[in-house]
Order: sequence, then structure tokens, then C-alpha cells
Amino acid sequence: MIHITFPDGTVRQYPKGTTALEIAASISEGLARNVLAAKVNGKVIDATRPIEEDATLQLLTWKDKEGKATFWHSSAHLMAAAIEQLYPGAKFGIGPDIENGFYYDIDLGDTVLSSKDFEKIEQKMKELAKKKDAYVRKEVSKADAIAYFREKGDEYKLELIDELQDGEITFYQTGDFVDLCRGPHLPDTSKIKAVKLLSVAGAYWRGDETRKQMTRVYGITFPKASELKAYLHMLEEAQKRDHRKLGAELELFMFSDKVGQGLPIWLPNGTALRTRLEDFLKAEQIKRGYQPVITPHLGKKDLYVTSGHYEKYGKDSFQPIHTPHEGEEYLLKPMNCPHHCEIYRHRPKSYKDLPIRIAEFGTVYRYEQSGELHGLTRVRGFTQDDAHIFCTPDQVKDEFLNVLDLTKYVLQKMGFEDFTAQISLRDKEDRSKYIGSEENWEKAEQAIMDAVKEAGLDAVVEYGEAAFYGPKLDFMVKDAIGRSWQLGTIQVDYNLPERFQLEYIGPDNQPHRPVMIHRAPFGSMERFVAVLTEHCGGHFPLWLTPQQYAILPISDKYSDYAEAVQQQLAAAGIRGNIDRRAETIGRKIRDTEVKKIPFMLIVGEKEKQAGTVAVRRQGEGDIGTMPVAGFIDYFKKLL
RNA sequence: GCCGAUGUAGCUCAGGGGUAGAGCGCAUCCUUGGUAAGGAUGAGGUCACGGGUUCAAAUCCCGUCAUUGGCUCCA
Repeated sequence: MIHITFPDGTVRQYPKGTTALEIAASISEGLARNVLAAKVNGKVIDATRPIEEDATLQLLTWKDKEGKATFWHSSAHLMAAAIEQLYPGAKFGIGPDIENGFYYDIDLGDTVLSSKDFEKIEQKMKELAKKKDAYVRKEVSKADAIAYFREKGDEYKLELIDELQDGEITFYQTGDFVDLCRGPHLPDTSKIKAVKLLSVAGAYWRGDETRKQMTRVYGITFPKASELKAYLHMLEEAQKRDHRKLGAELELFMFSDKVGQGLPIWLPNGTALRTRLEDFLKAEQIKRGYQPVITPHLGKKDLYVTSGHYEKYGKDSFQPIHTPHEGEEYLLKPMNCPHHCEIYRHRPKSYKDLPIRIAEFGTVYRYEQSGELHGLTRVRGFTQDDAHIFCTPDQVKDEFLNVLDLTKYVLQKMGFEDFTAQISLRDKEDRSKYIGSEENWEKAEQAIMDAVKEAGLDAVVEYGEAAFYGPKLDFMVKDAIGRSWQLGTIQVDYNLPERFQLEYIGPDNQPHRPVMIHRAPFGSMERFVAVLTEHCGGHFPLWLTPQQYAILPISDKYSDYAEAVQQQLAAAGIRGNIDRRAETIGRKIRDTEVKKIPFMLIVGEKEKQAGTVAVRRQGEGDIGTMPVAGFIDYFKKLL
């Protein structure tokens, strides 16, 4: 007998060689039906594998991340099996699960697959799933594995096998389809009830553009048809909220071929929104001891040679600008940091001056590959809500706390509730690739962990993800429809202070090197406005939205009264305009609704006589008539 | 940059080897209306750009550019 310890701490006895599935069945039939895989001693394995010794056991279902991953990985196999039957001779690369679903890279020879073929493949997958074929695990020798795929003529699998050790190679078989795979997999295919292929795309074998391009088919599956329906609904919702679509509809921004790819042009509405965001953050930063500065959009090449950015961006980015003067070269700034370092050097610093917090909404230019560009989230010219904090190593923790607090405050104010952090630290073993003293790194990493703990922030720690010049923390937010975005970032930097020879005089009357912290709560104005637009579906927070109301006169006879109302609202700091068109009131309401303007104030004879406005809330309808002062009160309570 | 898709009026799109279509928007006129589209008339297009095939190209072919879904990358 072996002892199985469950997550709640209870221990039960089972015969040696019992499977997780059998254990589940001993608890309840329903549980057994729902088990997708098992975590045994912390390792995810097939629920059908015998457990040979005492172990901790977690039964994985659809609710668990690993359960979903197993489900989708098995679905990738199912799709490959279907494609193999429909397209004999197809060769397979890799087919993993991903965040939402799975994909498989396939070499179909000359056959071109398009979304028109999806239904056929989906049908085949469903047909195969119904057969309830088990996913059978087989340990094979390297020689046998090579023989099998050589026979099949699949050079991709042969290449993968070549990199594996003999003795650790396993095959999984479902029906007639055999795949090289580490597993784990579902007990059988019947769990896969709902299937949807999502897209095809080209993808290089092993991500290497010098190698063969394969067809990557993306799909997603669910254990229930209703869940697929809900997922597709979410995708539709995401499409409706796409900031490129809303940005055009609400006239926030545009692009012009004549101006250039990836160079966003902010229209009046977008500018109103962005300016308000900037003003909000600026005011908050001044409260927290930041000093705003303004620096030029260019800098001499030498500046970037000193900073090291020339090496990184010089060749692959916008080319240097040559002036009429011989040999003079300027670069569009890819970063604000070098300019800020020069500000630090402006005059000698004492330890008593630190920390110094230099802030700038700095527009930077980076040449992104054309395929990279995407709406406002990926552009070639963007404005960072940048600031650099220069401090002593001992001040790092307090500064981090300050920045975490600011970032949390700012994001909450925008209606983001769900955020987490990712802390990127050094590789645990290889420390050679990092610059800066061991002592300072140790101090900074500890400071970040402590600050995050004190701030009460959920964080995951990733080792080996730190930049060569310092550890960092990224803010991840979840939006209203459950997607994660990386926004704010805080990075410690030991490199630039070194390169720019930054110093401060300590209490010991000796020069010391300050630590530099880069931080941007929004990341960039462009990206943030994009994420915010999608998060709130174009219904921006009331305090932020470009137009807070529209006055809709019943006819042009009430224009004067409309203007009087507008003046009162303006005096109260509420912004909006008057729809003076000679249209019916129904029409004006419709157009204003579509523009997502939060309040409609309808004025006609009755309102003019009584000094009131008939208030309509966007998306909700008539909320009653009130005196203008009453509306102002009502409105202010909502801010 | 690479692979795929797309490019027709300001917008959304239909059509398609033989003189270019709709709805919305826009302009003018009529209408002065009470909570999601009032009516009439009209203007708007080198069918992305360049080349080729053809008696004839917006349509077929090639190239370029842009947009878009991916691949690598980052804010």
C-alpha cells in the first residue's frame, strides 16, 4: 500500500500502482469524469499513470491552469491526427498549448491551408474525439524513435529526437496517430467536446527565419459547448473594444501614409484625453517630489555612444541626421535617460541632494520593423511618462515603495482593479552577464522584494529575466474582459551612472556612484490610451472623457438657453458642447449615444421656462428633469 | 524584415475583361420636432501606386506601398 496526501492534508491508502484516475473514482464518479491530469509530487503526469510510491496528489481539472494546459496540448494532438487523415503526408513540427488554446506547426508540402478548410478539420476532430481513443504513453528507445519517424519521413521530429537523450523519449498514440511527446495528456479524447480553429499563420521552423516556413494552425477547445460559446463571445467583445476601431470612431487618433507608418497623430478628442492623463500624473508626481524637465528630441551621436544606445539602436534604427556642418551627426532620441543623466551632471551633487527625481513626458523614436506596428500599442514615435530617480543604494527600497504606491494609485484611478507584478531578478547561477557590484545587486533585489511585500502586491519572481544593467519590476493589469497587459515598469540601472560617470559626494567627503531608477507608470501614453480604451470599451471615466455632456436643444429656438446652460456648466468646470444641427431630437440623441458622451441635456420650452435640463445618461436613458444647479451637484458626486 | 490575407466614394462594404454600385456621412432646400436614424435634391471615385498581357484592365499577371493576422522584438 502507498500513502497519498491530498492538497487539504488528508492522507489515504491505496494499493501500489493505483492511478490518479482510479483514486478520483474512489472519491466520486463525477470527479473521475472531470479529472484531466494529475500533479504527483509537484509534477504533472497523465492521470492514467500508475503511482508507485507515497506521494502528494492534486487532481487537475478544467479549473486548474495545468488542467487546461493538458487539455489543450491533447487537443493539439487531436488536431494533428485530424490533419494527418485529411492531408496524408503532412509533417509535424511542434504543437504546444498556449495561453488561450493551442497551435501546431505543420509542413503540408505544396498544400495551402486557409480558414475555409477549418470546418472540415473541426468536423474530423469531433469525429475522432467521439471515438474515445485513449492517449497511450509509450517509452521508446532513441533508435526506435528515429526509425519510426525516418520511416514516416518527418525530418522535423527527427531533428527534435536528435536533441533528446536516449531513455527519456516517449511517444503518445491516439487512434492511428503517433507523436513524439513528453506529455502529459488526457485520459482519452472524449473530453474534448467543443472545437474551434481560430487562424492560420506562417511560422518559421524553430523561429528561425533562415529555415523553412511552416503552417501554424491555431485552435481552442473546451469540455463544454457553452464554454466555447462564451469564449467566442469574449473574442467578439474584444473586437468591439479594439482601440483601433474605437480610436477611429471616437476620433481619438489617426495615421497618415504621408506622415509615415507607426507615427500616430492625436486628434482633438484624443489630445483632450491624453492631456488630461498627463496633467493628472504630473500633478501627482509633483506632490511626490518629482521635478519636471523638458529635453530636446535629438541628441548628438556621441551622447548615445556614451550611453551605449548607439550600439543597440544605431544601426537598426532611424539613421543619424547629418547637418550641413561636416561630420556632425544627430540621432532622434530612443530614450530619455541620456539627457537626464546630463541634467544630473549639471552641477556637483551632495548625498544631501538625493534622491533626485527627474520627470519628463518624453517623446522617443524607435524604428520598429513594419510587421511589428500595431495601432497605438506598437509605434515608432511615442511618449513615455518617464522619470529617473537618482539615489543612494540605501534609498532604493523607499523609492521603490514610492513608485509602487504611485503606480497603484494611478492605475486604480483609471478603473483598473486587478493587477500583479512580475519581478525580474538575476539568473541564480550565472552572474557573469550582469554589471554592477554583487553587494548593490543583492541590496536592490532585496529592496524590491521587500517593497513589493510592504505594498501588499501580488508578484511572481522570475530568475534570469533581469536586464544586464539591473533588476526590474513590471506591472501587469487585467482588463475588463480578462486580458493581461504589461503597463508600468520600474527598473534599477547600474549601467548609465557608470557610463556617464555620475557621482555624489558622501558624508565621508568621497565621491560615490548613485543608483538610477527608470520608471513609467503608464509605460507610454500611446500604449496606455490603447489599453484604457479597450478596458473601458470607449466609456472613459467621467473625469477623463473628452466631452462630458452634449446639450441637445429641441429646436434652434432654444439655442440661447442652451448657451446659458453651457456657461453655467463651464463655470463649474464641466465640459461639453451644444448640438445645434437642425435635426430631430431623436436623431441628436442617437448620434450622441453612438459617440459615447456620458450625459445628454435636452432643453426645450419646458426647460427654458423652468430653468432646468432634462438629463439622459448614455446607455441608460432618461433620468429625469432637474435644475441646472441640481445637475451640477449630481454630476460632481459622480467624479 | 519574412509568410498569409486585404486595398473600390470621407466611412462600412457589394460588384467585376466592355464608360462604377449601395447604405451611412457630406452639401443645398423643406421641415422646428420631446428621448436611439424626418423628407427631397445633389456633389463625391485614375477602383492603392507602377509595369505587363489584351482590340479593351478596376477586374488577369508581376512588382511596389500601405493595412491586417502571424513569426522574431519591446513601452
